[in-house]
Amino acid sequence: MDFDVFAKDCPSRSVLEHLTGRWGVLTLAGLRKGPARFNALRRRIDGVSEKMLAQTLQALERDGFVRREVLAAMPPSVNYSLTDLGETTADHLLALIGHVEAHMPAVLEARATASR
Amino acid sequence: MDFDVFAKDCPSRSVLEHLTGRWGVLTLAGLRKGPARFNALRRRIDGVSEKMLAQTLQALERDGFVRREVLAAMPPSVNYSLTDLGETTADHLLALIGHVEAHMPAVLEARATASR
DNA sequence: GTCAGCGCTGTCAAAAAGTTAGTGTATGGT
DNA sequence: ACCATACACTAACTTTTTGACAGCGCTGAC
Repeated sequence: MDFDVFAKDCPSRSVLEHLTGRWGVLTLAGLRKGPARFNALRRRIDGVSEKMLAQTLQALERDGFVRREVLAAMPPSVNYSLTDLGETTADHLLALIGHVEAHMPAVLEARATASR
Repeated sequence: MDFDVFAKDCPSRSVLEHLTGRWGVLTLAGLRKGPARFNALRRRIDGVSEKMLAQTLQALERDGFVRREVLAAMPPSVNYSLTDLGETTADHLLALIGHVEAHMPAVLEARATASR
């Protein structure tokens, strides 16, 4: 079997979209810091709404990157963590994030000269 | 200076969004195969609309990842290529894409068991 | 008793993406 | 000569995605 994200109908395309969608990268990277409960994770990722975090987690869980564990207690408690696949994937994302953060000065300069 | 993509108002957040937005990854990765003209690039990235490709390229150009060269001829001709920063960034994205494509069988299996 | 916190799910409006049409020149085929 | 196509976009309009907010049933702190 042969997967190619450049092909519109390849299933790998939708997986890539879940990962690199608006909140996918930050969710995976946030979980790479360690397992967390829903609202704790939400506090790690500044600006995400409850709805979008729930939606993002569901997509990542379906694709096998995230594990969801419900502790049946009566202050409801749900724990999220990365699967093995999620961890290796998150490492790539963290490398990307590190690279971006490291080169921010160059980006800001490019933006400044672009406006002239 | 200290950049953090997890902070909502950090400029690195918007850069990350340009890179990992719906078409950012594929645009960078597509250009990593070599410079290309607008419509040639569009053919590499199956499914992108003209509007979104133009918009994506403009954002990536402003951030200093993509170089745009206009050859004043009368079938208009515009050439796009990666800057040095664009190349190193695209390498991270290609690594991610390779990782995803390599593990697609696992993802598809996760999706299959999720529906049960 | 009142309030905040838990992990979500709906609703509705705003923002983003996609679709379609048009620009002006200049080739290629018939 | 004529029509279609390619080129690199932009503008107008429609559809999809997002984000902001309310509510759920229950608990523990004050």
